[in-house]
Amino acid sequence: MKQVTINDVAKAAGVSRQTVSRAMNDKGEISEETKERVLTAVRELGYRPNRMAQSMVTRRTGTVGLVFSDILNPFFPEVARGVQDVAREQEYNVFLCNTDDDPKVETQILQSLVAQGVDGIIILGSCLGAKALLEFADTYHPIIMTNRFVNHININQLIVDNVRGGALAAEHFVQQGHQHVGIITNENVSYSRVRRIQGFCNTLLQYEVACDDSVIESGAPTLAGGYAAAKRLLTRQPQLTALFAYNDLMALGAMRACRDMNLNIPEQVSIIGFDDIHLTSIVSPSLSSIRVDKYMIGVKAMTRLLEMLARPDAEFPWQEMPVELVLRESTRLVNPQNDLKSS
Amino acid sequence: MKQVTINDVAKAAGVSRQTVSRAMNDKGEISEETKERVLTAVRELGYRPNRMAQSMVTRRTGTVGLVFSDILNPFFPEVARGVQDVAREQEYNVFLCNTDDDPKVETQILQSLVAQGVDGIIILGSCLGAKALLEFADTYHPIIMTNRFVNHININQLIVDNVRGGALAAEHFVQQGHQHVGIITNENVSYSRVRRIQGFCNTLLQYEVACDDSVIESGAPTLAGGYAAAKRLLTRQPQLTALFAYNDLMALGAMRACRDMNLNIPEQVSIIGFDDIHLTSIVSPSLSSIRVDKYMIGVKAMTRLLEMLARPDAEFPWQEMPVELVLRESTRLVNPQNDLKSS
DNA sequence: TTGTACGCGTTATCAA
DNA sequence: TTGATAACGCGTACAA
Repeated sequence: MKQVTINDVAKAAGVSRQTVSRAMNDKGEISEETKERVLTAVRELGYRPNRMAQSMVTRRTGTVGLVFSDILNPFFPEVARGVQDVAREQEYNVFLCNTDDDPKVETQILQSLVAQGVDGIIILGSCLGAKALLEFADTYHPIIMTNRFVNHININQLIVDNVRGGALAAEHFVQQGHQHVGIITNENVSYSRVRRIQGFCNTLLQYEVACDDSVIESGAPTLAGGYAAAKRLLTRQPQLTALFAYNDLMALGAMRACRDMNLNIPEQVSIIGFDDIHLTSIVSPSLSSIRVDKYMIGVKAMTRLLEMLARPDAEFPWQEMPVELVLRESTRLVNPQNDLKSS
Repeated sequence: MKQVTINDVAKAAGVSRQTVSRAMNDKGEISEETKERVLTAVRELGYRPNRMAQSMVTRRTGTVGLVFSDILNPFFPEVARGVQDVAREQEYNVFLCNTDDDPKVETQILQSLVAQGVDGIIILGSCLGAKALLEFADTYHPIIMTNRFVNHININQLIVDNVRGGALAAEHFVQQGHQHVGIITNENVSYSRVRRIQGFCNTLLQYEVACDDSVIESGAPTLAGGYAAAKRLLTRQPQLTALFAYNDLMALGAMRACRDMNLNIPEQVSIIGFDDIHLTSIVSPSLSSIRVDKYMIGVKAMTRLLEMLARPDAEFPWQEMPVELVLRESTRLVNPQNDLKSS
């Protein structure tokens, strides 16, 4: 039950602690012979250095914090998986924290992580204001943020190409001849909410399709939120034939709303989501969506965090994640309406 | 950017370090007067105790490890949410770790968590052998394990009523008049795999419905695994009219396999899954499943872990999680075949 | 190449 | 009520 310490190894190998430390950390000059003898003792005793003690002197804990709104949204586990896989390779452990999109909770979590001594923090879509984030960044380094542009030397950004995502969805709807298009979006006015709508609406307007507040409905970024928002929107604007959702969960909620309202997908209403979580291809009809490589977001975020840790004074450029439209059954591939109109 | 230490505070307040410690931790006798003086200095200097140094001597880190096979299986995020919510309340932070059902990885993760100094570990469905687990428990306390019965003073169990879950599924199939029933299960012969099949088969046999290895097919406990296993099984045993899956992901995979094989659900094949993850009610046809309160598993696990931490010498009984059959569209609610037979 | 001695920031022990 | 001193386990100058 007692922990094996470096002293036990030293005694067992008949050397001093220092020699053990050298053998383990592979630095400093040490003879192959003694090194091997030490490592054998290490294995036999099952010795693992005590991280707390190491942290004490190295000022590194080998831990990072991963902060996001809700682990129940499948988007985040996919990103988390990327973060964790990179972390494990470098023997880092990851704290996962839910903010529930509550600024107070997020603030508390960040404080808790700092107190915990994490070496770095990754925030996926913060819900804090720019001022709060800048203040935080003044006291902490390094920070990775996705889908948020906060200009600070201690923060490195990883931005999904939200504008293009919105544009791709709009272009498809236009090509399919939709004239009445609606948006189901996040009630929290986040960076990505703004960009996605911006890309979507601007493109629609280019093609002279209307896009104003009257065809936008907001809700929680969840199944239930999407369901309720879609129901409100489709009741208010029954002429809509296409919906662009803030994320896939909201899109799936919207699909259920359509079913409950006896609206066929895609015959009567086409739907495009965002994120392309696994669910999209499982449901029936399957959901068209804007794909982002979520695992890669995690990989890139954690990799960059490690780089920042390795070179604390270096400056790193922000990175962009490309998007791609994946068409499935929730959108029409051909459009008879369009044919009729053009004839 | 330099850290304020307890010594700075001591100097500023004109007292010893020990007095500062007493003032902060609210224990030991200390005069109101000096306490206030110290706390003022603390505020002025912005002093925050260094958790690593605290951990060094208190042997508590305020962290726990949560270990499971794969965060991409929605079952685990739901449990994790319960763990995290309880943890946050008590100012604990949680490490989440994926083992990918690989014993080597799990071993490495456990070692890593121990080295990290976590105060306790929760393992959801370990893939390690009993011997390895007992050995580990000899060196670590406290451990919570779900769906695994390893008798050790340092381990507390939380067991899902797998046998009853299997029995419920079998009873339903029998009531619906199914005579040819198959099983899609986990290729890893886990505790829950054995129990679920046991409950299922024993019940079938009671009603004189066949249940042997010929109607069991294994695969990875994932969508793809379920898909492949179902395809193999239904090809080999085309007479089957009902499938019981190890978990919902496998069941969903099986549903897709049926679709690809032009088998209607539930008319030609009924399917029951296990876990009742959110997905079950989103897909179409929706999936009948054995429900477990996943969030509550997390809550109970973390709560018990805290109890064990508070009373290290106390013995705690194992706990059982009830299950319940939730019928949806993937199973027939009435069975014409049965009516015909009984007439 | 190896060992000695000290410091990291905190709490615990005991004496004052 | 307070303060000096000793841990906690490890890394690292510096000396041998």
